[in-house]
Amino acid sequence: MIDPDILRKDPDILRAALSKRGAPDITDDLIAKNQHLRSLKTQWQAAQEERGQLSKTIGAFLQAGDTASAEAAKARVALLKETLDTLKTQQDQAEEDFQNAWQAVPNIPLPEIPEGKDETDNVDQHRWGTPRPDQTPAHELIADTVHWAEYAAVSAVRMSGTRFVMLTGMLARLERALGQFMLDVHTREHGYKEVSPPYLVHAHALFGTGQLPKFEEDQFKTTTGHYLIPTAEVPLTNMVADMIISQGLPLRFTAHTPCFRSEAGSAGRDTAGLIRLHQFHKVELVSITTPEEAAEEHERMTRCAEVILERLELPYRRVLLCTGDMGFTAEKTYDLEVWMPAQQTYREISSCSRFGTFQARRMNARYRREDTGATAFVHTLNGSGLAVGRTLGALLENFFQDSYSPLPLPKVLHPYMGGITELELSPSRD
RNA sequence: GGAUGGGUGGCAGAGUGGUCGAAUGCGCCGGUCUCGAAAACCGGUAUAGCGGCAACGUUAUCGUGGGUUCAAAUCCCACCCCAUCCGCCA
Repeated sequence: MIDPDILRKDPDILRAALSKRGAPDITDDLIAKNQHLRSLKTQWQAAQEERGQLSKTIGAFLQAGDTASAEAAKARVALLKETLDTLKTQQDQAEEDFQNAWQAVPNIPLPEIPEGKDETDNVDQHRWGTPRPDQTPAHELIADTVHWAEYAAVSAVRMSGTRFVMLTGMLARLERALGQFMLDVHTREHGYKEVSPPYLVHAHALFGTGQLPKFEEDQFKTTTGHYLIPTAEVPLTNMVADMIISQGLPLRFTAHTPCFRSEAGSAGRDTAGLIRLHQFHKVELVSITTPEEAAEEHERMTRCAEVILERLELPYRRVLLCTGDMGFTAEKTYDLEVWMPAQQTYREISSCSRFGTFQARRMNARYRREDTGATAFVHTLNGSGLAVGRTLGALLENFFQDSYSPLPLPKVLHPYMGGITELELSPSRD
């Protein structure tokens, strides 16, 4: 969430931000709710004060043995109590109203974010590699010709339902190789600390990163009340929740985890292949830094993800998301889109965002400034480096030769494949 | 799953009904001392509302919510979370 002070100091900034995002302008409503709350709070505190004073005199009267005065004061407090109860009820209601409204306010886009309605208004930053112009079979069809894949896919659906897949043999190994490769590059070359986090978290952790309460229906919840993490962003960022970091910023964390998403509302979209699943693997990057360093860290993090695509020889482009396509919690986002030859289009494979203090405020993550010694909210960032399943799909399509030739693998993966350099395709599917 | 203990300021940790926003220690900031540092000593060190240009003043906040009471960190109830032991288990 953003700083509520903005309502009193610069409501026009909020107004402009909502307008840029194409959201309804609820600024005046928020200001009214906030004023109402503060006014009630003041009244309640004044009544509290009065009661406190009276109570003290009662104690004094009783000690002095002046029972009559004590009783008189007691009667006055009894009267006050009704006022107090009413005010408290009103204040609680006002607090809830304001908080509910305030938590639903999206982050303020940075000034450089292009205004736009949807993904068609995103702005190309740069492209890398040469997209192959010929249309290949879709990656799920290529996968079918690799070792029992179809059999496995059918099994997965049978036991878990749609949007689940099972990889076997060389495909399973390739997925593992991709995850290991990404993790190794980020930990050895990019300075990220490897983390093996919990996959089940409490609600407040999801609140901290912004998935709750607004996106409850996108999450899987267990019978114990835990939530399955939709991304490692949740546990990695929450590592600094309720903390005051006194040194060592920036903190950089990476983890290779499964991610679970209910994909509510996406019925019928991307139903085939590895693009949109209830469960997928992802290597996540998270940085905790200062306001001064956040911009540079964002560029650095995005480069860390791009390096993976380049080493894997996968053509991609970087786009700057416009206000309409940017997530609720972000103030700036780059998407990396990989070339998918079967569809002859670029598809999202990584998303790298800055959040300013939006998440830090929600999870109370602070640091101590070296210059002033004061505490301030940290800035948080995260990015995918990369989505492993989608990378696997992109790799199959981009490296596909023809139905009768082995599919070569990018050189960097050879060591991770135990020296295997290509995948045998068996169109006959014995 | 069974049993017990516990959630207090940056941290540790006192505090079982009023004068407690809260002892003490540590950490941190400022100062004295010193050529400088350490030590020692002195002072400061949470968040929010309201008032004030400000210094500051004032009120509220001791896991969350409810209750008892003139008065709650302190008593009662519910919930959440944490820890330890036992059982079970990869």
